[in-house]
Amino acid sequence: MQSEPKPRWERRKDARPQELLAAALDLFVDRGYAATRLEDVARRAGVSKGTLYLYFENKEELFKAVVRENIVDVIGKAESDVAAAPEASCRELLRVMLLKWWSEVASTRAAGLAKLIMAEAGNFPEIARFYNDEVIERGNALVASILRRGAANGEFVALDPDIMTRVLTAPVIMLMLWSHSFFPCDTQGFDPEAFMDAFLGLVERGLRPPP
Amino acid sequence: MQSEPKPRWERRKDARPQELLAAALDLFVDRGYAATRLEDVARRAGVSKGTLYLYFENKEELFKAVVRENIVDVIGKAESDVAAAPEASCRELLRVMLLKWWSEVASTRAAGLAKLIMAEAGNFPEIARFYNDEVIERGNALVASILRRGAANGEFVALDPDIMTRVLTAPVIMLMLWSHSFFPCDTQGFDPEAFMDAFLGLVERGLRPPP
Amino acid sequence: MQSEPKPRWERRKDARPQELLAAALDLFVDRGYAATRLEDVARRAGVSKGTLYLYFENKEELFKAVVRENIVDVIGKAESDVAAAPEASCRELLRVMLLKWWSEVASTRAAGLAKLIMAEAGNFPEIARFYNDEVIERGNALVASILRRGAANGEFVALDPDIMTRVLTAPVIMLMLWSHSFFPCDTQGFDPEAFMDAFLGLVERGLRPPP
Amino acid sequence: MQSEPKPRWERRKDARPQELLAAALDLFVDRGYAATRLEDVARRAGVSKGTLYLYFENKEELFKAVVRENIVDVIGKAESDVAAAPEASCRELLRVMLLKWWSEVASTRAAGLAKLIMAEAGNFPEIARFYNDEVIERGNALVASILRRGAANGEFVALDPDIMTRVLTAPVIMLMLWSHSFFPCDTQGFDPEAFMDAFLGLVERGLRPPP
DNA sequence: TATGAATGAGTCTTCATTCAT
DNA sequence: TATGAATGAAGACTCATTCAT
Repeated sequence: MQSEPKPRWERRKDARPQELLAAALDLFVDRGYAATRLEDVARRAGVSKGTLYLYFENKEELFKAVVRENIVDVIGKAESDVAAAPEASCRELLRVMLLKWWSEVASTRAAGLAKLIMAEAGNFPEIARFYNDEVIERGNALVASILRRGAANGEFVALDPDIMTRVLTAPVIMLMLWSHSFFPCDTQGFDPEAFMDAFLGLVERGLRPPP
Repeated sequence: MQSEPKPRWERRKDARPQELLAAALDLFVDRGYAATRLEDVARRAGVSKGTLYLYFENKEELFKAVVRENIVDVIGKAESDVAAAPEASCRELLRVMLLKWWSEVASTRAAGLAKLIMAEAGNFPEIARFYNDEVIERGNALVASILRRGAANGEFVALDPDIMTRVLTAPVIMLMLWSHSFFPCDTQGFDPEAFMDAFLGLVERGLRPPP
Repeated sequence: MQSEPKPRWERRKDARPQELLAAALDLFVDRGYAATRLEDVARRAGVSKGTLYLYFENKEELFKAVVRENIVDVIGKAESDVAAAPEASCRELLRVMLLKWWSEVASTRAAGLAKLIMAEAGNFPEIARFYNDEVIERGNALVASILRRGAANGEFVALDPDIMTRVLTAPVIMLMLWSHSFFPCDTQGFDPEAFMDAFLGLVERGLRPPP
Repeated sequence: MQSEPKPRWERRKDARPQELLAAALDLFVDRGYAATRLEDVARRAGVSKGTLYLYFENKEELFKAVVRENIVDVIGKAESDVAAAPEASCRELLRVMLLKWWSEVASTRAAGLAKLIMAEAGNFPEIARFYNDEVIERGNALVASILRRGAANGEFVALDPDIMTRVLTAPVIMLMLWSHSFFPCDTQGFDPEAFMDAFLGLVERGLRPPP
């Protein structure tokens, strides 16, 4: 008469937030921030609308969590890596960091968030502020710190580190936009991997001081 | 003593469409398609919501008109120019066309439409179709036709014209995205004009057949 | 240099109201009161929306004018006829009146107004009031007066004239509805003329006192 | 001392559709299709505008549901009854069916839908199509099938069954119109029940073959 | 925790009416 | 007279968020 107690693995409560974040990333990237309906996010994660609100306060917090999960954490790890290796080669550090960014962000579904931010940040000031503070500023600061360290120890030519940061990051950002644009250029005759390779070569050569 | 009674509205038939298109361009570029409220467009043009509907059937048609006015017409002119000069230097034709695109589209407010399309075309299929047919296809066809003509008369090296079309247009499209992105890269340490100059030099040299 | 003065017959100002009333009748009957757009009425009459307002104060007055033109005037004529023939045969009077109603109202486009009133009078109280006062009350009063006169002079059996008025008018009203209903009954196997004939026969026999 | 806090809303999932359909029927019948505001329907059912959209996709679907609930289901039941009694007396079958139609549709609030359809079907083609397919065609087919069966087994005189279907249904339809018209004829001196009785007698005698 | 019913502010679109020309 | 540009109130529909269960 007694109903079977549900096996504990049937409902993976711990996995819920991850499932929701994954669903949210997909939809935010495909449709943009405003056009993504929370009900769709919930449905894609296999839960009800109300459940979503148990884990995330509102749409904005859900979006921030997606950004944290997919971008901010990568930056955090990179910050730790850089801080943990005060003696490492800056050239190598920079190369590894850009490659990591590529492999863990820019080449993944999360790259689509760049498109979203570019298009909609203006309409959602709090999101713009968050993204600027947590991604752009922190990312730029990290790159600039390596450039400064490299200039100080003679590994890099001495260029304005803030300007150079922009020069180094812009192509990768563009690559992120590219990979999610609806323009044919990203589907024909364009190989992001090759682009990335060429870019890394450029960085390597371009920052090396003359012998 | 009596103040002029301010007319509730003013008749400006001929100027209205242009004023509305200008207001719409501004708001579409700033906020995106979905987030632009027609009432705001009307107010910015100094008219009421209803007036807008006298000139444009609905939001979609307003947007199409904005694209026509600011982009399609430029392509149309370019098509005429090319057709009108069957004997012209293809190298010169290409240079002039890219410069015109830059000066009349990419360097203007209309550049922001690229961002909008990239972000929202997926949500508005009819707009995607329209933009693809009227801008992307026509623009690509025009560039490809010049490349073919130039290859035929020996002005250009013989490369796949469709691939080359993508290569030539992609940087300009990126420039359009760049100039309306919220990333600081477009406001600091980046000079679109210089970029454009460098790009034109590249095109000139890159397409010239070896002597 | 002087422009030709327009020939006076070119713009038939006097005909305008009639043209507008005809257009309005058509549209009111086809679409109903609320769904008829004044701009369509004006266009069908070949004038602009503003012009319509020169002749009719507003939509309601236009509708009233249509009813007056097509129904009230017929009733007015009938009232005069009855008043002008105080010695006439009531039987004949009644027959002629019903036939006139048939030929001048019920068999014409104006019959559609009955459908409109039935469906929409509840939404437009002023129109309901007007129609009731000008058509229903006056029409009923006229019929009842003949019945009373006929009962008084022995032409008709003595029945409650108000009840009999309903009995006599209801079938004709139904006929009006019928002829504008979308039900197939009016297009197949139903002949309004035959119905009318049968009905008149019934009236003739039904009201004749036993010998 | 403290008053019960009144809940902003009450959960009544199962009852909601019926409440909404009842409210919608009332308003559609009173005001017509176009003039009925969904917000009013919702308010009359004691819920908000948004709630209505949880149960019905849009105005058109709400209307179809009202028709299904109040008319189509009655026809469906009748179809089953006829199919379930292949040996039954057709005379009885017909009488019962017309009585049922009267008691379950024509004498109820739903009768007002006939008026609505007659007046507005022309403005809403999809609704016209639906009503024609689901009510008129099915209803006529059912009556005609009984007439055919009755003619085949000698219960009825052999008349064109499609024509006779119109003749039999028209009076009932008219009765439906009548009962919701604003004309005084339906409120004074007219007894629909008596009309129905008389009509059934007519049918009984009119279809009986001569002995 | 989980559900999903309920809410209501917000946006596009229509159209009767006004009025400068 | 005649025009048609301009207005603004009104209604269908969407969706982030709340909350009783």
